[in-house]
Formats: sequence, structure tokens, C-alpha cells
Amino acid sequence: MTKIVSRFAPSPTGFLHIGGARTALFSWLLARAAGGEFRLRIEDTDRERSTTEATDAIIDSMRWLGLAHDGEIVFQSRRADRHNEVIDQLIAGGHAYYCQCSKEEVDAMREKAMQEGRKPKYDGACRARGLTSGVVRLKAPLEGATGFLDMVKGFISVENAEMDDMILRRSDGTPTYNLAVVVDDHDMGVTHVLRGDDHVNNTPRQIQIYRALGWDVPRFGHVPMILGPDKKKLSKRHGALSVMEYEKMGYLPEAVCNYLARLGWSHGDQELFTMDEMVQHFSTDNLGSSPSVFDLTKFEWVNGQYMQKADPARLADLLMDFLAREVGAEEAAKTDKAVLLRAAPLLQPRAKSIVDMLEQARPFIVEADYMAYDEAAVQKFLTGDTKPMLAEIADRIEADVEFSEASLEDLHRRFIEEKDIKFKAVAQPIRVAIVGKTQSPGLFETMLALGREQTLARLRRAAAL
RNA sequence: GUCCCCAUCGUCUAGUGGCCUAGGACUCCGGCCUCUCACGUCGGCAGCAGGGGUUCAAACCCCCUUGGGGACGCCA
Repeated sequence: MTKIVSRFAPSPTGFLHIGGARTALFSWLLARAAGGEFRLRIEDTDRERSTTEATDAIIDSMRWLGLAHDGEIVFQSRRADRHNEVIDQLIAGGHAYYCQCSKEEVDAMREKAMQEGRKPKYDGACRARGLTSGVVRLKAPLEGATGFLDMVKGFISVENAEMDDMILRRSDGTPTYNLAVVVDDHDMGVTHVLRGDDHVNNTPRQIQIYRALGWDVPRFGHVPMILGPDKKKLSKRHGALSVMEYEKMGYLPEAVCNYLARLGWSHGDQELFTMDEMVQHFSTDNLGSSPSVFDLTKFEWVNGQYMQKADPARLADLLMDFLAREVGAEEAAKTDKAVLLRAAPLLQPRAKSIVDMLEQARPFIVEADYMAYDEAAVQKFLTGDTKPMLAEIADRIEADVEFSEASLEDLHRRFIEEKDIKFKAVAQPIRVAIVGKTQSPGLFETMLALGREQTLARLRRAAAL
């Protein structure tokens, strides 16, 4: 049994977006599930559009997602000599030939074919001319069909008459994409190619090259695209953001992987998977063949689930990181991390993202004097009736030596019994006093997280408003 | 225009001829929990694109229609 080798081969002409990330995830899963290798190749042969920034962004994104690759990264542009060597081999073997048709001539052929209701293609005019220079074209089979068993779509076949003699080497001597991909995949020992739907049409062409070379053809699988809410291909217009944008929005990488995996793949009714579970259960048999719509709402739910389960210490660290991005490292460092650490477990079940959590953590970050109040909440709850109660509660808390959940509860219970009021009557005023707004985690746990000093300072500040 | 692919609740999906009066999840709507907001929990709304076949039996197989998407480059 041969080892399974899959790969992800993005072209560095832009950032890694959500669609590419999913393709990478599936390829990674395919390899990991089989105990095989996952390789990364940067297809940077388009020198005009490829950038090192994009290359770095792709690598960063993969690392953030946790999709580690095996072996060295292959840069396609550095393999031109090898590609040309193979092209020469093809010419020598009679599987390729030179062509000197001009762009205009070829365009005319395509135009003509189109008018005759056929597929626009080069007509093979130079096949028998025996030229020794020009672009190099593959001498593709004229009859029959080229088919393959797609890992996700099943058997796909295209008539050879539909395909023309594709260019293998340009007039400037550089190899073209289809040739380079075949040579690289072969040389890297790739056995399984999982890629985007938009490559389905390239596959029969690439298979023709494999056959001409006498090489083993790998297994192919084409995963459908991801659509925007309008069911159009996800584009920048509707948030086909780069993976790192989601990081900035405060989403967790495992959540991104989980959501992406469930978009087009399933394992029964299970919605939530750890990375290990995904690896354990992944199979291309369970990949869907129809395109799916990216649903931000469900994604947020998935992220929320991960927020709940995350290690509070990790979340506190992330909160510090995000705060530093906002106010600078120096300013952020003034934050009492111990408070954040205590607040994290309270905020976890309430936050959809780190950014969301940071917003909710504001009251825990600033000193009492700087805490912002929600004006409407102050108007409604910090009244002439309630302010004296807040002052009294502050006194009692100050006198409470224990300052524990139990002692606070007991203290408040006695307070409302003495005043003969319902807890509801003081709960919201206290809440507004300690966090500045009407929503927060439980009162006592919030006080505990804030610490005695901050709790007292806030109650007294509110009482004095 | 030609070729290729796709089609189950609004969305993600389970379903591979009888277990389907189609299951789960998100959203939405109710109830419960409750110091608020969440979380959690219980319940509800909502779907096999249409038409022909095949079969004792079809969401599942075949054909057509319709609708979506992709590709047709000396881009990748």
C-alpha cells in the first residue's frame, strides 16, 4: 500500500480566502486521515501578479489555522528548468510540437469555431509543419474521451475533440500552468489532488499530459465553491475575507476549521468536531458535490461554542492581545490580568468572539473612576431611592471579611429581608453601579472578579452620582 | 455559443430503493431556568425544483425541462 500524498497549491496572487482555506483543510484532512503527507506548493509562475506578501499571508494563515505541511515548501517558479526538461522530453517523444501561429490567427480559429457552434479551440495547424521553434503544444489525442473517477463528483468524462492542443511552453520559454502542475505533482509524489471546482476542466487536459509522459495519474477530487448569501460566488464584495480578517474579528482558528469543514462535509448529525475528530472521521466519500452558502450566523454560533469551551487563560491572553492592538502595548500592559483571568469564565458563555468578549470585558479593564455608564441605565436605576441602598451595601461589603460568593449572597439576603424588599429591586441598581449597564454576568461572581476594592469604589461612585 | 458540474427546510446538512407521515444544526417564534444578559433546556414553524419513466415500492435509479454555477488564455 502506497503512502497517500496530498497537497495544497495556491497561487500567491492574493490572500488566502475562506474558499482556499477550506480546500487546504480538506487536503490536509485527506492526508492526515490516511497517515500520509500533506505538501504545500506555491504556484508563483505568474510573475506579474505573484507577490511575496501574498505568499507570506498564505503561510501565516495556514499556520494560524493549524494546517501544518510536511517537507519543504515548493516554489513553482524555481522549477522552470525541470519543467522545460520535461517539455523537451515530450517533443523528443513526439507528444508535443512547435507552433508559430500568431495570436490573431488563433483568435480567428476560435471565432470561426464559435460561429459554427463548436467549442472555440486551436485547430492544430502546426502539427505537421515540423517547426523547430515557437511555442510548444501538446499533441493531444483527437478521438475518444478522457475520463476520471472524481473523488467527490464521481465519473467525469470529456470528449477529446472538445480539447485543443494546449500550449506547454510560451514563446518566452516559460512553462504554462497545466504542464507545471503535472510535473510538480508527479515529482512531489502527489497521489491525491483535491482542489477547487474551477479546475475540473483542467483535469482531463492534465491527464492527457500524464498519459503522454507515461506517468501514473493521481486521484482527483474537485470540491464545490463557497457562495455568498446571494448565492453568487463568494467575492470580496460580500465578505470573502482573507482568513486573517477572521482572526482580526476575533474568531478562533479551530472554530474556523470546524465551520469550514461542515460546509460541504459531514459526519452524520455531528456539528462540532475537534481537529482530531475531523482527522479521525474524514473521508472524501462524505464530501458534498453541490456548492454551499457561507452563513455568518451559523459560523458565529460555532465560534460561540468554541469560546465557551476554550481555556480561560488562553482567552485572557487573547483579550490582552486585542487590547494591545487597540490602545498599544504599553497602555494595554496596565491592565490587571488577574481580573481578566477571573472575568474570562463569566464572559465565555456570553461572547460570540474575542472582539465581542473584549467589549463585554470593558468594565473589568478600567478603574472605577473611568468606567463608562450607559446613560439610560443610570437614569432608570440610579435614583434617589436606590443610591442610599448602594451606599449601605458598600458599607456592608466592606465589613464582610470573607468576600466570597456565599458571604455576598448572605449579606444581600439579609439586606433585602431587613428592608423588606425583593432582590429584584436592588439587583439592577447594583449591576448598573458595578458595570455601568444593565447586562452582566451574575452579580456576586462579577463582584468577586472585580475584587473588593473595585466593587466598593464602584458602588460608592454610583451612590454619589 | 460549446463543454463540464450541481439541485432535500431561509442556510448548513443526514438520507445511497422499503427503517422517511424526510432526521439533525443555525436562524426565527413560544415555554422553562433566572438578579439582568447570555448559556442551557423543552417545544414549534419550515424542505425532497417541475414533468415523465423503471419498480410491488423512489428524496434515493434513468430521461427531459427549468434553474444555478464553472470553464473555454502564450492566467493560475
